[in-house]
Amino acid sequence: MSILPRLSFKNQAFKLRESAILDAATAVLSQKGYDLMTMDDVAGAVGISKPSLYKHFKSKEELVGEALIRLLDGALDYVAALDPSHGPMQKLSSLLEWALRVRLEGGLPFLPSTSPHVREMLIRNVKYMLRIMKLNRQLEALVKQAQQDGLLSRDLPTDVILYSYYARTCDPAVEYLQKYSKMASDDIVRHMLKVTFEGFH
Amino acid sequence: MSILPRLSFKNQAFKLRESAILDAATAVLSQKGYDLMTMDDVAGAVGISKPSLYKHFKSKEELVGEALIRLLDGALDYVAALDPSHGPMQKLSSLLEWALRVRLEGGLPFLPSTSPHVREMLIRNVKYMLRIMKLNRQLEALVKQAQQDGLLSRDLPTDVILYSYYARTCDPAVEYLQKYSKMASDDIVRHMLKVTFEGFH
DNA sequence: GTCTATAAGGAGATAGAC
DNA sequence: GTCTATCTCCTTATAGAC
Repeated sequence: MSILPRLSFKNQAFKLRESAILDAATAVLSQKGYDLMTMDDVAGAVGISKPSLYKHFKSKEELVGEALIRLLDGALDYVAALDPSHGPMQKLSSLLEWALRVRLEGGLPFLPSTSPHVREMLIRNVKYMLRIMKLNRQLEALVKQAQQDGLLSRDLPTDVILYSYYARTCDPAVEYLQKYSKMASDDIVRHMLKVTFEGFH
Repeated sequence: MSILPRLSFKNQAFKLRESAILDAATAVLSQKGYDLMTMDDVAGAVGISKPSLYKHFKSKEELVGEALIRLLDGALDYVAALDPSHGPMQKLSSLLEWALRVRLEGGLPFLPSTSPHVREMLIRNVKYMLRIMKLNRQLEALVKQAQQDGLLSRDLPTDVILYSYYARTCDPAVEYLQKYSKMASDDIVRHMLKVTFEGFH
């Protein structure tokens, strides 16, 4: 497409490195969380120096924001690719399963942090907020539809179900089952889905 | 009791100040989390200087450990005071309600952090671990009994129920409902209990 | 025991050579 | 664009006067 293939090449290499940086940031972030993740960690994991890192992302906040945006894009893509013939419950269950598997494979949880600093930082991030709001609209619609169909409790406010649904994507029980019970990923996912929708009964 | 009332007085004042420090640490901790809480924050909240703070607690880790130990002692006292005529389900529900109310009133959640640093610090803390293990034994017994009685699902491993129960005590949905839905504390507690035991259906 | 002042070290961000 | 070396600020923790 471009008249300048050399530039295109450079651009491709640049994008590749950027992607590698985001992979590294994602891995470090999922292990240590925002506050304990250092830019040295990320640079070291990619195998570049810190100033090179800053050529790609002008601050720690921007780097983390981009990593989370990529995660949300994955979720939005997943939702868009869901079988339209499925009902709202199947879709909600399917997305939660996807989010849990992403985490179990070393990725990030949605709602990555309850830390006020991180939350405030993300609220200031327009690109991030656009995606969050888009995802939220779609999920809210699914929950409301499921409630109308009588598949989800109509006694519970939609907000309660929606926020609790988000909370399940970052439920610490997942890590505990993985770490202390040595449970296989498939079993963790299965049990978490059951607990989410059916509770303990 | 003491032959030296003056010493006893001093001791009482010392204990009082210690308690005030723990109150302040609890408040800051619940707002900012461990990593972002500074000793200056705590000293400022109590109205003393940082070196005075260090006369009471020799490190940040010890201070936070003691705050969490006090929380666990509260939980253990609560469990010990539960009506013995109640069944395991009532006891589990009652304790979860207590934990949620503590949080809603500005206290700390159990499982205060999934941060590896904090977790490791607490695992090294013998006093803390003794209480955690005691509480865990009692809760595990309640869950197992409820499962035997057919009140909790026997399809779910005990671990899944137990870890998910812990997770509900620090469920971020609570903060979201408080912050964004402006929901009253009583309603939050009621809905969270329902979601925990009955799921979304 | 309480304070003022400060040491020691970590981490985000950058200057400037190549 | 990449690196080495450095700046600057913040935070834990303490020395030493009162």
